[in-house]
Amino acid sequence: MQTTEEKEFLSLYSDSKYEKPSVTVDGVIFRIFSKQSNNYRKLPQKKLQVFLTKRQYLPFKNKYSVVGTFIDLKHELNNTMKLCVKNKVGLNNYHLEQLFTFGEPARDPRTRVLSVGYMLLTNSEEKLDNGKWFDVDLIELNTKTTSNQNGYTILKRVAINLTCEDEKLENIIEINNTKNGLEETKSLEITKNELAFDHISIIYYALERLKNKLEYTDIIFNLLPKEFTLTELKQCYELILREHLLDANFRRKISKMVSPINKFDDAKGHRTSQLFIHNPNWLNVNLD
Amino acid sequence: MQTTEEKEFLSLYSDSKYEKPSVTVDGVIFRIFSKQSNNYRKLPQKKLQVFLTKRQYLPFKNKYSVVGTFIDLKHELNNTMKLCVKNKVGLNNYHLEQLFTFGEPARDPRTRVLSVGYMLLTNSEEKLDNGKWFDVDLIELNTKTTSNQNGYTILKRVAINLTCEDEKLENIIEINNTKNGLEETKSLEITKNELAFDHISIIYYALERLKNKLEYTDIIFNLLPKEFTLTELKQCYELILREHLLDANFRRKISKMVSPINKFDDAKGHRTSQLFIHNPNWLNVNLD
DNA sequence: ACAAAAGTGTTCCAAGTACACCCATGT
DNA sequence: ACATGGGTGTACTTGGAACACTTTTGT
Repeated sequence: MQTTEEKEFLSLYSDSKYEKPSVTVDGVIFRIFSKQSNNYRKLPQKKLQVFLTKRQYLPFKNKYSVVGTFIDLKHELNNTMKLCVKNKVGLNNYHLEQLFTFGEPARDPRTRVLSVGYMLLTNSEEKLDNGKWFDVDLIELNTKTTSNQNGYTILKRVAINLTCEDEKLENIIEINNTKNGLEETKSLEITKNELAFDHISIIYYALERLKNKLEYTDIIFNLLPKEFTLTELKQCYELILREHLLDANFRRKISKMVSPINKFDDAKGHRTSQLFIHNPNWLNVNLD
Repeated sequence: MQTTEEKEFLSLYSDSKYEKPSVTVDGVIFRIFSKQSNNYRKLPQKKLQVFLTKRQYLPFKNKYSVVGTFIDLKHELNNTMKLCVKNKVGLNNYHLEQLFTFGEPARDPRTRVLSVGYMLLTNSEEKLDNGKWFDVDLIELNTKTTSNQNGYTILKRVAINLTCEDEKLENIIEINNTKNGLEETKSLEITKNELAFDHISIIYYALERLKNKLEYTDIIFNLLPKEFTLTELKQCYELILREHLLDANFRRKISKMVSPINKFDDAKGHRTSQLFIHNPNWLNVNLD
C-alpha cells in the first residue's frame, strides 16, 4: 500500500526534534464488598470499594494512588492497562473501559505527564497484591446554583472519603459547571487531597461514569457474582446511584435483564430468596 | 507543600530514560449547512458537514485529514486543540469536547503516536482556511446479528462518504460488537480508507457521540444560528439521528428547551413560521 | 387552486411512581 | 411473636407513538 516515496520518507524519518510528553495509563478498580452483619436477621451490608496502591518512590512517596504505569511504545493502550493490573496487582477478570485523558501541565511535578484514565470493574474475590481496598463514600457537601437568563452556574462541593481498616483518606473536590449561552465549561478543582497526583479526580470521574452507565447498560453485573438475589442487585444499584429505590418498581424494571434459576439462598431469619443470573441478551429480546 | 526530600528529588529528576510516545490532538469539526433549493416553495436542504484539511507532507501526503497538531509540553490539551484550530483554520466560536484517546501502535507509520480525539461543533459561517467542508453521509450497509445464550455478536458495515463540490471520499468501516457473558468487546476496522491515518474512525466516533448526546443534552444548539424555526431544529435532529421524526411529537418534546421570540421568518410559498431561541435554563426549570 | 410548510388536538400504549399488602423463616 | 427480608398487585401519572386535521402563504 505504501508508495516508494513514502517508504523512503519513513526510512529517513526522525522524530527526535519534537519534545514529547510522558504518558501513563491509570486504572480505577472498583468492586462491591459484603460486610457481614452481627444481627442474624440482617443481610450483609455492601460497600463500593476502590483498590489503591501505596507509592514507594517520589514524588508522592507513601501516598496512595490508583494502579498505573508509564506506557511503552509497543503495546496498545488497553493492553498496557491490562498488563499493568496483571503484573502489579494480579487481577485477571474485570471489565475495562477508557474514561478520559487528563492533560493538566501541572498534574505531575516531575515533567509533563498525560494520564489516560481507565475504569475497571471486578467481582473477583482473589487477594490482590501491593495495595488495599478502600471503602468509597461520596458525600455531596453543598451545591450552589445561580441562574440568569443566559444560563446558570452550579457549584458543587463533594467529599470523597476512602476508608480501610486502619486508614482514612479524606478528599474534597469542587466541581464548577457553568453555562453561559452555549458556552459550557466544567472544571474540577481539588481542595483537599490525600492521594497522589490528581488521582482523586480520576476516581470522581469514574464514579460519575459508572453511575451514568447504570441507566442504559448492564455494566453493573461486572460487580456482582454470577448468581445473586434481586435484593443484592438492588443494593448495588442503590450504592452507585446513591439513592433509595422502591422494591416493586425495581423488580419490574430489571426483570428483562435477569433470569431466575432454580436455586435459593440459605437465608436466616427470613424467607429464602430466589437466585438470578444475568441475561446478556436482554438488549436483543425485541429483535427476532 | 513540598518536602525538602521532594524538592531534592525533583531537582535531580531526569526523565530521559523512558521512551516516550508522540501525542497529537485531532479535532472533528462539524457544522450544518443549508443548501438553497431552486423550488421557490421548498426549504433549503440541510447537510451535516465536516471540515478536512489536505496534508502537505508525508505520510499520507495529499490525503485529507481532520485538523490536528502535535502537542507541546506547555499547554493544557484542550488549549492545544483551541490554539490549533485558531491558527490553522481560523475558527473561533465552537463547542469543544474530548472524545477518546486512540492508541493503536500502528496508527501512524512514522512512530508511536497517540491521538486525543476531539469533537468541535460550530454554527459559524466564517470562511475557514486550509481546508474544505465535506458533506457527511453515513450509510449502514448491513448488520449481522448472531446470538446464543451467552451473548451476541453484532457486525455492522458502515460507509461514510465525504463529498464536496469536486471530490468524493468513500470510506468503509466494520464495527464488531461482541458480548460473551460479561466480556464485551467493541472493535473497529477500516476496510476502505480514503483519509489519512485512522481519521475516519475518529469521525465515526464523533458521529456516534453527537447522536448519543442529542438525547440528554442541548448540544445541538451549537450547530444552529441564534434564531431558528422549529422545522430547522427538527431537520438538524433528523440529520444527526438519521431517522424521520413526527412533527407534533417533536414540538412537544423540545418545547421546554426553546423560547419563542416575536419574530417570523419571511417564508415564500407557505405560511411564515415563528422564530425561537435556545433556552439555556431548561434543565433547571424543575428547580426553584 | 394548490403545493409546501406551520401548527394543533386526540387516542393509545408503555413505563415510571407511590403505596398497600401478604408470605416465609429462625430464634 | 416478631423482626427482617421476599415478593405481588393496583391506581395514578407521565411521556412517547401514530395519526388526523386545520391554517397560512406566494405564485
